Amino acid sequence: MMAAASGRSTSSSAAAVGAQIRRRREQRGMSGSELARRAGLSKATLSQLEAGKGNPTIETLDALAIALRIPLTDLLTRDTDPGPVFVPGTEIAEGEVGRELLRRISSGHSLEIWRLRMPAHTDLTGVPHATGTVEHLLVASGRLTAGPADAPRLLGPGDLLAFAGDAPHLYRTDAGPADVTVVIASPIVG
Amino acid sequence: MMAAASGRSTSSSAAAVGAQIRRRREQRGMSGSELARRAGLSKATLSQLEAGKGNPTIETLDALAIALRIPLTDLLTRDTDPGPVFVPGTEIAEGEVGRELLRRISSGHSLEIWRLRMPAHTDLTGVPHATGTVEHLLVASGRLTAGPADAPRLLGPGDLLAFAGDAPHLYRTDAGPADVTVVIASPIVG
DNA sequence: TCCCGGCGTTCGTTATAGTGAACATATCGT
DNA sequence: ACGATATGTTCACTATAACGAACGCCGGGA
Repeated sequence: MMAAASGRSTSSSAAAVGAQIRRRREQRGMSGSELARRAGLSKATLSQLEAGKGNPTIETLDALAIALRIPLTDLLTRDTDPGPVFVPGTEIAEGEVGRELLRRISSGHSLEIWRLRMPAHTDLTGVPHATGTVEHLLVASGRLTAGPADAPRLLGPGDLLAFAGDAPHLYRTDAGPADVTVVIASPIVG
Repeated sequence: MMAAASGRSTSSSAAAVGAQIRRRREQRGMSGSELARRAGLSKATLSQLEAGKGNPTIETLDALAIALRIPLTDLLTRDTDPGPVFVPGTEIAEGEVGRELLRRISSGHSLEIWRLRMPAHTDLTGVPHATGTVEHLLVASGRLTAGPADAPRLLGPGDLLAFAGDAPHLYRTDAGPADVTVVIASPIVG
């Protein structure tokens, strides 16, 4: 399928996957032999994979993921290292609406973390986002009605609501204020 | 590696992957022949995979994901509900540690939303995640020291801290309890 | 009507992922 | 010091993933 000088082929993802396997294994203080044994693979296979040479099948990856007790997709994650980022909390005046974008990541796909603070008796409309976007509300304190415009829901402290962000949606407080964490995740556009 | 009556083997994940490929392909109104062409695979291979018989290598899956313009992991995940999801807040006993996974999605990013509640004078250690994983803390209430083990930081209400989740990290409360939203985002191999 | 161009499937064959054995080290307990 | 048992690597071999070529099927012209 692919050119190779000799022995195993080397694909771009293979190297990343190999590194990931080794990382996770060493994190658990597990030896390669032991992992191979637990996964029902040969030491040789694991050695090749961790060396970045190879092209494992999903069966093999699945066996490894199970042996490592992690979801299969965790073996397919790749490196991008940001340093620590600190965003201090802000004070807002009584009765003000606070709509702050605290953090945005765009490594391929987009992830946004907002803090939304609403005083009592406030009505906000959410801008529809890209198709496939999922919006998550986690109520830090207070009480509000929120969600898709056609099916909103009353939320209290600790409640989490996830809904499609590509439809019109609303946030509304009644008697008291509310403090909400909003996480917006957008997949790639097809 | 695995018993098979004849022809291709059939693993549990293979069936799901096959279904996922077919679904994504049909979503785009693409014919099997065309997808095979774009991905640089033979029609035969694709046919086998979509039939749930088979055990593709990551190279093959990668080629398909690229041709379909979706992240590789989307082929390995069963459909995540786009419909509204509601997770009610929970009560925990005074002095208890609450560590709840509220939501996990795997479209584009692997994204996890946790709620972490800690009583006073508590010390927790975070399990290192995949390389490149970014962990976000948003303090709903209280005060705690958290972050990478070698550079923790004192956080108060409304503060947000983002740091690499692939290194050991800690959460520690002193005088009072804390309620924290934790968002864990992992990039994906593409 | 009969082609012709697509489609998806099923064959035999070929390339290669995974295996098991042998190997070189390293780390024990006696 | 010495075997005994761990580790990770390299090899030839085997099992099988992917291939190319055939097949039957369907819809659109001529």
